[in-house]
Amino acid sequence: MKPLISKDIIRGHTATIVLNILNQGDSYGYEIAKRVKELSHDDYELNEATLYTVFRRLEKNGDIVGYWGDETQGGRRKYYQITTQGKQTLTDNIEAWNFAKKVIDELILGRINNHE
Amino acid sequence: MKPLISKDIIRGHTATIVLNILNQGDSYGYEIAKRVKELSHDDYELNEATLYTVFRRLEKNGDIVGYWGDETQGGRRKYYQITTQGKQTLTDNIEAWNFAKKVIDELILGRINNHE
DNA sequence: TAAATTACTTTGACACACATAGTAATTGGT
DNA sequence: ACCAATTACTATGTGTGTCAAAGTAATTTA
Repeated sequence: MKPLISKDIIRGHTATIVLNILNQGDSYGYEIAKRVKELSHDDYELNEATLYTVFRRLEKNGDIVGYWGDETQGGRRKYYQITTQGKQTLTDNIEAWNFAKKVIDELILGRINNHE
Repeated sequence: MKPLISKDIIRGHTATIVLNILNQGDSYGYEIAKRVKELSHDDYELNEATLYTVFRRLEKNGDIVGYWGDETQGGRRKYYQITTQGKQTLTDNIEAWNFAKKVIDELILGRINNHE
């Protein structure tokens, strides 16, 4: 059986996931949620409440800016755009992730005798 | 500058780290803390309170068992031993980690994909 | 004999993800 | 035309793992 991604393991990555998607173009909540499901090949689904919490946190922090879509046709959609600062945050977070992967590997994958 | 490992990113891995070290032989808090520092090449230090919290959680869960060392000579030391169940938990957690790495990579190292 | 180190414990705070519930418009099937 | 499902966003409250801070106490070192 395929292991699940626990909330403790995903913690700290949701903002980066959202920033990465917005880095490829403006988008809104529902679309991002679907994109996450798709990108992960159905292995992960971003919880709605989490997603909107992330929006608020990122916007407050200046990493994204939100704007309402044209409401005259179709339902309301709140779009988000990544800022210059958000792009930097994304870069930093990716670097932190690659670093953390290396360290965690050293710590939980026993002793593999490789010195770089 | 070297990125740090945030508490949000390490979350969910400390138990696995401890289990992995105990899987190589019984040990106690202070020694494990030093081993973590050493294994990570000083890139990560397990907080004391976290470590002892992890002990309690793992013991309650049957993954480890504790016993007091010989106190007649030297200071008190509480040793922990990994159980058969703990070894299974370790295996499961490692599998979950390798799986999560793959999924998170897909989500945050998103190559520029064309959408259909 | 004072300082540093070893070694374990307790308490309380915080941040993030999440469950749950709610509002409201649009789309699809019959 | 109607009802269900889907789309889309918001608000509130909860749980848990990590951590800071402080405490206790023995041992080692200078």
